[in-house]
Amino acid sequence: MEEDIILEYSTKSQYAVPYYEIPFERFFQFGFSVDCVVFGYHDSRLKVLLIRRGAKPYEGSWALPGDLVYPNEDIELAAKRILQDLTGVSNLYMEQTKVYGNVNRHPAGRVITAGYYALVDIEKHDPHAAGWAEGVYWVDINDIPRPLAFDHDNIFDEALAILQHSIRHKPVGFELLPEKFTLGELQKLYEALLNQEFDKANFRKKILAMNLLTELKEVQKQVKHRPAKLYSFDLNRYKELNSKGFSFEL
Amino acid sequence: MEEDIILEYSTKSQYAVPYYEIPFERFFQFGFSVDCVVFGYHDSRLKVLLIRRGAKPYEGSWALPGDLVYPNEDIELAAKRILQDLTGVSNLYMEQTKVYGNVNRHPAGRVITAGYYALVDIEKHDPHAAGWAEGVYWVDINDIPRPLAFDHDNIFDEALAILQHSIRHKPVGFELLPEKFTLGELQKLYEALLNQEFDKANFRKKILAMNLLTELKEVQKQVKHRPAKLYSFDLNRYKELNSKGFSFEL
DNA sequence: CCAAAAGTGTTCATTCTACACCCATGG
DNA sequence: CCATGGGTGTAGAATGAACACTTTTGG
Repeated sequence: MEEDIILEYSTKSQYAVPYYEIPFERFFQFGFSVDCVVFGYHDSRLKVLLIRRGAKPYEGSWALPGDLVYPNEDIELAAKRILQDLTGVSNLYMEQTKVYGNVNRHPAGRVITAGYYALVDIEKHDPHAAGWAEGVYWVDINDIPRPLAFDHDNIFDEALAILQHSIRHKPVGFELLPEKFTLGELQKLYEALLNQEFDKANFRKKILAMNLLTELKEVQKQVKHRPAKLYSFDLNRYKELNSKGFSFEL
Repeated sequence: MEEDIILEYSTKSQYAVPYYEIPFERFFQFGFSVDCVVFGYHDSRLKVLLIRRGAKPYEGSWALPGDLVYPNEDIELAAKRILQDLTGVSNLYMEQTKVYGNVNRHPAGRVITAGYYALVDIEKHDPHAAGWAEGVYWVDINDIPRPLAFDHDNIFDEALAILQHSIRHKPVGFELLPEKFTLGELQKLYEALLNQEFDKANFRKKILAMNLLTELKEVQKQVKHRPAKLYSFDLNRYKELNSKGFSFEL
């Protein structure tokens, strides 16, 4: 092992005490929560799940769904739990965004929160979850009732930015669509998420050239124009290509 | 505001109790820490700062520098404090990677940690920090003494992957170089970070075409070949271009 | 003179962009 | 027949890859 340069470790700051000499109770005072930005897509519109809070603090405010993590619960599982409770679906596409840890972000105490974003096919999930007092709503992302509770405006904005980046670099868009979709639907999804128009011919060529879509022997029914072919996303093929250095772009 | 679909919020899981009815103490039991993956670049090699632990747990093991966050300390500031203590430099380029929150990742209790990666110009920072018992070492990233303490192998691997992604999509490479650098040095940096060779002519054309570098009226001295022009990165220009939709690639 | 790295130009292939055009369906 | 969106081809521009060549320095 190379060790060209050796420094000494210092703790010059006001807090300069090695933690193992500090009483346990002084540090183990944090609460930890998870906040989920659940995106869905319907009718050429990107939506997000918001709840209306029925309890203090921020009672009556709009907020992202979230919950405190239990001391014996992995945070990944806490996020899955919240999503399952909200949507009834357990295997959503889900990814961490960032951690938010300002001292005063939560009035009840020191609560650090991890943001997650998740993608749902709105058609597919069961809207009949029940049990908690307050309702959950799909809200158009251009119509968020700001300000949201806590620092949720910020958490939402960053999640959206991360989604917009991911959608160009990873094949996550398909998570928002039904199993079977047309290229036109896919294009509209991209246009809605990125606020940008694409040339139909070029969009098709690009997406088909990646070889990630399976052309089904099926077409649209009962449309008053030429029926479009249906495609499905081939996740296994993506994994295979990806391991060989392929990377999804646009 | 659109509210097409209304769900009920439920908490079906084993934990199904709204948190505001639960005793404060049950939730506020977490410790929170920050672990830093500090990258430096020297002699065409990418290095990372590791410490050797002088206290339990994992006494004697190699680890990433990190520390518990104080209950009255913002996590961003905790990361800055650690970096300042380690390197003597306060305004390093720094970014969050992920949160690690498995129940058993820390033997002393439930500690959740936020990963940060930081970039340092090795030449510039003061290596005479002092105060703590143990040494800090620059270690070649191909020569990490695994396993590291805790889940630090994992934290490091993910930070490296994130750096390798960032370097292609954001102008962060310059943070690892001195203020003034040659295009050859820049190319070697990219080659070291990405394990990939670039064609000299094409690399130059691409990077210069972005218009982010200021050509200085200065050249290398005392080299036994044709002296190269020195350049500096123009951050303001980048911000300006970026706000107009430009995006750094490769 | 030589070695070593800086720095530039050209060619050819690939990909991107814009746009025109035809096709299948319901009404 | 029309309107609507599906589906394809092509020309020209822009970009990228490969490679050859010239330049400037120290020794």
